[in-house]
Amino acid sequence: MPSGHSKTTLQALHCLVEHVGPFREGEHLFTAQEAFSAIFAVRGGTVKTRLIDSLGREQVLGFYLPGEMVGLNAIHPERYPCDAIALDTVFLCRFSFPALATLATQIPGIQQQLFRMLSKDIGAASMLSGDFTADERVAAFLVAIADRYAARGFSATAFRLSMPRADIANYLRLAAETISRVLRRFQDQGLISVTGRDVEFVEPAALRALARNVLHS
Amino acid sequence: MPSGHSKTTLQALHCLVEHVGPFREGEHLFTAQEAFSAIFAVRGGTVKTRLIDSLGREQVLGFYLPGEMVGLNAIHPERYPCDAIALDTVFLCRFSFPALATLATQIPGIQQQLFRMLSKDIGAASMLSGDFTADERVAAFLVAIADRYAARGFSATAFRLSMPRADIANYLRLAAETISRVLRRFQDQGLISVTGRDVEFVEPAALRALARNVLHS
DNA sequence: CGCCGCGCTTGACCCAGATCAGGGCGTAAC
DNA sequence: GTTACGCCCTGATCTGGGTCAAGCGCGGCG
Repeated sequence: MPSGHSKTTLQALHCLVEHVGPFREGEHLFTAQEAFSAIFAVRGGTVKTRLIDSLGREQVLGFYLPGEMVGLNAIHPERYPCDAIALDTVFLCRFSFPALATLATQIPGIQQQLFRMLSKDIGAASMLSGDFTADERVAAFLVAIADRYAARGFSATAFRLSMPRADIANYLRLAAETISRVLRRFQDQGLISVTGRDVEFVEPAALRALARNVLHS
Repeated sequence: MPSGHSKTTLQALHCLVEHVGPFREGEHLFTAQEAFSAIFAVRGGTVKTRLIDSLGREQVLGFYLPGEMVGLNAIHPERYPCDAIALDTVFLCRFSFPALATLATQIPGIQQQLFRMLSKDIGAASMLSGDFTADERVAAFLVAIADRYAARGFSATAFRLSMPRADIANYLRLAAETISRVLRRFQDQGLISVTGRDVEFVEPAALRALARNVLHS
């Protein structure tokens, strides 16, 4: 969690946090329908959340990078509404939710932080709900990933995607072939440079312009 | 708010609530970018929330029926991220959010209720993010509306849509013409009966089967 | 009453992106 | 080394739903 809290606050948090991991690629952190008990902060690696629908098709719901929280959407139904799966080697902090909620009643700063995180996720979920072109979606995806890495102190213009094309496609509700073609075209147009999963921004402003409408401008 | 709270809780809530309205069709309850100050419960009428993107196109984000809360997604950015507009004559309860948050630190039940409402909205927002066919979307929309009316004690099989086709279309990311055609086909197939804005379910089970995947099964 | 205007419907055509089919390449197993 | 299997790329074809262009019905108003 970011931003300044008092010493006592941090101590209280330290008591109810638990380091878990490592999880290996493909392992489940939690599974849909499981009883809700805790939320998790990613310390290292990347997590994807997904749902298997009644016909057995996968629906990727989101990706979580180091520093981000997983499991907030389980508060309401009191069960995890999705699977969470490690995309590479993952380390987590586990926060028991009952304990955290109790703490929140005592420390307004914690409550506020929880409210903010929840409210933020509502916005994130609605990002993909618009009717956008494939170009807009892919651009927005790249820009969002870059910004999230940048917020954690990594390069804002070069990074490695930790998920296969198929997962990106599924997340953006496009076909994997379309991801390939769009990335190819972006490269041909001199917007980015792609080598396998490594991406570098060449014309960040142009990418952002494409992404503007999606990122709930 | 539903469910049993103690008498003192209800009294405390009563102090910070304020009845507002009526708003006439087309009037704004709040506007995007406005500073966040309160959340609202719909007492009567229907509210739509929407966004105008940088090119001036409207994006409908949601509809709110009597008994539902509007404005929760403003907590994080501390500004309303959308416009809220009355679709007919609307009456509201206004809850000052700072006061409510303070109350939540004192009464765990309130905090929990807020957490639940926020978490629920995350789920609702992700409903439309899947790649679904027009039929699935329209069926899910009808079923969801019916269920929400039913939860408030109205008929679960017959209701009047309070929004024009264009708003439904925009919300479902379809063209208005497609809404027309799908409703027509559902009627021809004997699933529903439509007269203008009045809808009646003839084969509820079949509709639900169509909607199953969308309603985050 | 008749005119207007808006919301809804219907039909004809078009296009972005899905699907299908095939091929290349890097890594791991043997 | 060879094989095998993922993952990624590329081209050809198909299609669901968008777009365009008319009609239609109904309520409001002069």
